[in-house]
Amino acid sequence: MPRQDRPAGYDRHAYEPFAVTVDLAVLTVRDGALHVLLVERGQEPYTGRWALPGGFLLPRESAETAARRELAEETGLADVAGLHLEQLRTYSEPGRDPRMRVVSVAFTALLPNAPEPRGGGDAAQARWLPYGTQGTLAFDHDRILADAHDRVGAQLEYRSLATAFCPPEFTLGELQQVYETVWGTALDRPNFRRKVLATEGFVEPVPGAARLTGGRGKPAALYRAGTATALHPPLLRPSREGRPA
Amino acid sequence: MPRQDRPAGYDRHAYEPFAVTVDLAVLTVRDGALHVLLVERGQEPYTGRWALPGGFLLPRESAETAARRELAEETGLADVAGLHLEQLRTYSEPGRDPRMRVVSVAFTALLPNAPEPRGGGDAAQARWLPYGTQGTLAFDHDRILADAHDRVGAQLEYRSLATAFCPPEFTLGELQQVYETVWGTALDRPNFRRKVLATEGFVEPVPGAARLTGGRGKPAALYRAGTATALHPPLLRPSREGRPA
DNA sequence: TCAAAAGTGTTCGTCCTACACCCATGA
DNA sequence: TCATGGGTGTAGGACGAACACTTTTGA
Repeated sequence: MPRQDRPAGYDRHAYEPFAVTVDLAVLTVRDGALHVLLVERGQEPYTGRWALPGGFLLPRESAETAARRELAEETGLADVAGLHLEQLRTYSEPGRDPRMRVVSVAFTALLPNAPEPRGGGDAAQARWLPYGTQGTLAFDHDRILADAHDRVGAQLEYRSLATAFCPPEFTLGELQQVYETVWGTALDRPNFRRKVLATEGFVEPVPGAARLTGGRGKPAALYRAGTATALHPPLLRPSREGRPA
Repeated sequence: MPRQDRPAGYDRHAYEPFAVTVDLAVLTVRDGALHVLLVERGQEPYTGRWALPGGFLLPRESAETAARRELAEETGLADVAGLHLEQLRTYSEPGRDPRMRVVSVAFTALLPNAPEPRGGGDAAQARWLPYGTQGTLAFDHDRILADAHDRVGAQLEYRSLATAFCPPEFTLGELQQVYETVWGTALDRPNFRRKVLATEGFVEPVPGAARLTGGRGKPAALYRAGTATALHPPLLRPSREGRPA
């Protein structure tokens, strides 16, 4: 908050020229692999490098609004059903942009379906890249992306985030694949199923509906995301002795 | 990140006059009650109202640096041993400040000992108030404070945050009081003790040391904060509804 | 009839809760 | 010797990991 109680110092402090931007770590699960939505820079600095989509706040919009707008402008992903947008943290180190002072509010955005991006707006092109194959990103976006991955992995344990990676109706196998993909570990199917169903408000069955997955095997029952946002009890990831990621 | 790839639009977007501030939700446990550090505003708007300490970013400092500086300037709490500072989230809604566009990076700060604040700097006065008795704060600080409380309560479950409320050497009874105070629930002492000691890296014993607490009773063994930042297994809070504690 | 994927059952150990009990100290 | 707070022990139930087994589909 502004310290109005700054008798003489007020003007000295208040109007330093800060540029405020948003950056988005947009993640989806596609073909059993985690993918990130990246845009190719067409301008200096970092020309030709991959970067997270994002851009400047307009005078009368919040960071959340700016994030949705930039996502639509730069990648064509507008009004995606089930887009889950959440603040990650704000990056404000001086020098993170070589040209000027930029404070950036970073978001994680989770999507089902991975629609192909349009690469429009300010970005030269936009593409889904498998997480880990993106090389070195522009600015401090490597760190932002890593922070986003850590956060999402941790939040799968105690929040009903995983459904944001799934279409409106999904099978428990698909939900399990989200966990296995983000965590990079295999889970026991019978136990996963029981835990999910025992967690109130996580998923709710779609009566009578079933879908064939993978072409073979028994059709799987379909579920919708429930109303709960927190998971009780949490769905803890398998213990790698003593210490987690 | 700035979209430099904004051929004509760059100047239109980049230099909107955003003021960037930090706000701090500084919490401590004192006499078995959670307290918040607040400053009284001496200027319009919200003159005389309590507000979270905070202020503008200087041109060459990060939000984290600004947070420490403002804490020292406005409350005299400089270089407090064991200060735990962590980003909460960023508040950017237009209109959250009646005079101009202000984007604020909010932090939670946890302290042991509750040293008396000096009320200097820009603030008319600074005081610890018991959480819940602070009335309506200036700006959107009510919401920031509520978000901070929620976050801290949740993080006590799976992070070793609680030690940040304790002095360098503390008893398990003091640590338990932190949990009970923040969560507002009583915990079973024998079980609490076993869980804490079973969680690797949470606390480590100070050999031979003991301290009398409350004037009576058996002197309690002393512990130091361990090296772990995450808690495995987590120390889940008792039953919200339906789930046995 | 086989492979593949969904779904159920069961065992067995671990952890957790609740509560009883002992210890050390000041008054 | 009592009140107070620290600390240990333990029985019983809940939970979870591991894995055997059944079901339903396409080829």
